[in-house]
Amino acid sequence: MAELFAEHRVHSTAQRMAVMRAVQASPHATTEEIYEQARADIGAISRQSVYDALALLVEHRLLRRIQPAGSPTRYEDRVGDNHHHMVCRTCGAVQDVSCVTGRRPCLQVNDTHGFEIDEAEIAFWGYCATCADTRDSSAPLDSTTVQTVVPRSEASPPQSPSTINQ
Amino acid sequence: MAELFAEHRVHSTAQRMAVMRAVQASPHATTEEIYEQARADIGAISRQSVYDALALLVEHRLLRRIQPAGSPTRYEDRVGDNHHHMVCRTCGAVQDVSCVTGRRPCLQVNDTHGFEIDEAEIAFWGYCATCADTRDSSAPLDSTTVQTVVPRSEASPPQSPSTINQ
DNA sequence: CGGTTATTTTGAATGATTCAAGATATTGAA
DNA sequence: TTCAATATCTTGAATCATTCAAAATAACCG
Repeated sequence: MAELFAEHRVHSTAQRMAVMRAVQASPHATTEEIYEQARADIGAISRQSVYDALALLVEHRLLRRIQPAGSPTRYEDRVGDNHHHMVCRTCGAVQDVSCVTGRRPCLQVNDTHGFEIDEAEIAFWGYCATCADTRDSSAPLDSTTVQTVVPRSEASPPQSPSTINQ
Repeated sequence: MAELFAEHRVHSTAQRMAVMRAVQASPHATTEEIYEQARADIGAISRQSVYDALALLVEHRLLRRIQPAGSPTRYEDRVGDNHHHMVCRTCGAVQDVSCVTGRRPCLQVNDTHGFEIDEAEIAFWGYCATCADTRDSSAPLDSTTVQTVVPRSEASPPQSPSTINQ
């Protein structure tokens, strides 16, 4: 792991390594979970050091930050590939989606209004297998539910599409 | 507006109407901004009533909730169409993206792992025109930056795609 | 009108995160 | 090595957005 840190120009300290190990051990872990795991690992570490280490590791591309709506920040060590996430509305579980089909076209924005876009973030919302089972299907959607509808007609053709990496 | 409320089975009260007007007047407003605007509108309203009203209006599909990572919750009254958002990393400005090209294919998930997906949320990240201008292009990416990479090869063909509405 | 339900207000509490300042540790000259 | 400069870590308080709980007010219905 020391080499990995060196490659990314990050000083390897006991705390940072413990944080890194914690994320590797449990992908999509929350800051709190990482804090607890790191503490169990090396005996003692402050919460602030965990926040500092996570911010640093994200900045240096060793970790990726995930911020699902209504859930505390999570982290994962899958940084080199392209994948998105499914989030369970009930239990908050996060599951990787290896990739979506039809790559590029879906991430061409027709009109950016001057925005310089560098990232497209996709989150899928629904219910994980476990929660779907125990769910009362007649229950109203909870208040965090936001619905996206199917457009009646195809979108107007692109004028000056800004293609971004997906 | 009373009719609109009635259609959606929501009792129209002075507070709820003020909240609704506030969101209509400034799309993507934060709870705090809505609170202030509603208060300026009808003289007095509690913060809790704003939270209650917003939750109710979202639940009854009169408003849509937007929760950009690292920003307080925002609301908009565009609920019937299909659009996504661009968020400025610097100032947090949110801009509508009318639609992305190549509709459906990009939201077919190859393997849902048992998830029942009902929504796909897309957020574009970057810098708005104003912030892009004043930005030091040599500055390191701030710590909230998460990068998505371009995959080397095409994704593997779908096995049992779960198509969701986009 | 009177009782029941719905809504709003008030104030405290919570959870996640950040700020600020001091204490340790690490590094690179001299 | 020894010291100073820098980097990192710890501690504890502060902040922000949000939620909880309970009392007060308003609306509705027989």
